[in-house]
Amino acid sequence: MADEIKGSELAAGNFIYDFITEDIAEGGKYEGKTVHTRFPPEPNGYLHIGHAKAICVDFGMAEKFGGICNLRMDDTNPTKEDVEYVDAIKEDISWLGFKWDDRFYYASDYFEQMYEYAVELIKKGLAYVCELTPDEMRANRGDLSRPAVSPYRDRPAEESLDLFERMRKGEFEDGRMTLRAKIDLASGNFNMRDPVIYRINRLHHHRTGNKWCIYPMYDFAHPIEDAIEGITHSLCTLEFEDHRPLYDWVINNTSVPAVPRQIEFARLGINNTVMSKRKLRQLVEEKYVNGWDDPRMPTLCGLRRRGYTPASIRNFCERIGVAKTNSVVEYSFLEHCLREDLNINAQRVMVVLDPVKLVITNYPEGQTETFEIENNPNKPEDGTRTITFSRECYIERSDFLEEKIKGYNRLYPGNEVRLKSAYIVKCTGCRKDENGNIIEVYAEYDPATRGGDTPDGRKVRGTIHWVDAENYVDAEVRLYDNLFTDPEPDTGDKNFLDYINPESLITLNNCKAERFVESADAASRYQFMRLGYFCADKDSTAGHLIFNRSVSLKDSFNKR
RNA sequence: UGCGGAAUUGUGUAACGGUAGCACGACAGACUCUGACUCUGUUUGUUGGGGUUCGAAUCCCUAUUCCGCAGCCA
Repeated sequence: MADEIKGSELAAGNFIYDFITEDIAEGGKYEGKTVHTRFPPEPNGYLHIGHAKAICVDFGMAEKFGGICNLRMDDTNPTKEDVEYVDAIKEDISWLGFKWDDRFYYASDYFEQMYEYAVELIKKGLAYVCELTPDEMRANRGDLSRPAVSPYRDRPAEESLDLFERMRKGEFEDGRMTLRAKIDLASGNFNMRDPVIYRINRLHHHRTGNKWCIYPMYDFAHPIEDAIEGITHSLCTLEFEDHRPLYDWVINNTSVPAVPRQIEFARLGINNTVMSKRKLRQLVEEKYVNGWDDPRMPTLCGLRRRGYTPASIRNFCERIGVAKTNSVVEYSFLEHCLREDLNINAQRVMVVLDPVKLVITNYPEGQTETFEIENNPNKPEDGTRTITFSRECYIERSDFLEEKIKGYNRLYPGNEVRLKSAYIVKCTGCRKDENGNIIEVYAEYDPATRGGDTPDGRKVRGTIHWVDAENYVDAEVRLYDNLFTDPEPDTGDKNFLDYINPESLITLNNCKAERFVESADAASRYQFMRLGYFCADKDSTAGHLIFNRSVSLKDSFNKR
């Protein structure tokens, strides 16, 4: 049933799907071509969940049409770029499960061709070398009602050709001059006011080294990159809508070998977090979090460490849809997608986070017995495991109350609960220390209820998890919450740092886990029964187990 | 003030002139050896105003609100 619903959602298109369908139907430019897209990150930072949406759109759209998608590093500005990011980006995309096969490219591989296309523009009288300084150019850009000005606009092509060649040779210092496309200084679209397409910048490039001292601008480079690779549909986010006329201008005024079509869609917003590279970097550098892969970060490496699965993220991206409306998706929807996956696939275990000892006073001292418990009720093929039970066990402090409150059906004097898979026990009281803290809870078990069954058919409302006090392993458990207390910490005049959630990480050091989790590896996903889904942290070792709570279980009793 | 976009329930997204649907959330109930899962049900929506039409979320006019753009960033 769930599959049917999902299937129909997947079959549903979106406006991009419709555009591509129309393009194919019309023939012409796209006649006989396979749909070919690309994902073009700039290698200057780590990918986040917003990129995951773009990746799913780029790779997913190609897939839907039986086409292909390239992975391309858009490395036209060496300022912030680094190989460190190239590897991280590839790892994240692979992790999500997308394959670019042998189609991995760098924009910098096309620098020579781009240079030639620039020369072509100059020869056609469509580009010129401009000697305005950055300050002058800003001053001459005009405004909403006044056009821009450049005194170099009518420079003869031969002169520009000569200067451009000398720019490349390194005869001029950084910023001394630029190559500009000659389009329309009066355009209402500032991108068309003779945009700079080459700048001089003596920077070491992570791939081309010091070979170049001039670098093409995005607006000039991107359409050429797309055309060279035979991209049919260049999908990008909304802020490039204003750039499309320039994209098309470059395609139409150079002899590039293809005519790709740029289509824009809304970027992903999620509440209670921030998504901009700058802000994420700030969180890391100013130590608000412990690195790019801190489990509270919306980065893909952070989500991965948190315990998110590729399937859950892809499903999320598929289900939020693609449109042109700026939107903010609720974080709880991402969590829903994770629970949906883990509910089916995670093994159930018992772990007590905040332990208090429960003593079964009528159970023989020194006696131990075993129970078979299924690893995952949703997956019988995952088998069973053996757990031990003895006179003392740990239970959750919150599972005992000295006096019943309304709706509470766990342990309180006189009440019966089921110790999951073991016995029905009846609470008889507790013992406190001199400060009034409860240090032991007492109960008597009903030997007739072995395995947790009630042969007499009586109903026991509460079932609680427990861990044998004679047979357990200690663990550290990290609980995570929203990084920000405000749903939209970075809108308007707000400073997102003012809304950091001081309780976004809670570390519990005294957790008692059944020994089954000792063997947890990075790929293991568990449901700690009644608590949530957890995974072993990358720093977890056999001697010091560390678990991250990926997401809690829904709780209709303790509504927060 | 110029240019380019967008407005459908709390959130996201469909409906392409013909019953406003789906998912998440919320609420209520059933079930339950996880207060989970699952199942059932309920609530809430076409930005405003005109017009065309037998019929408008959809077409036209108009108003309003929101988003993006004046880097030698991408």
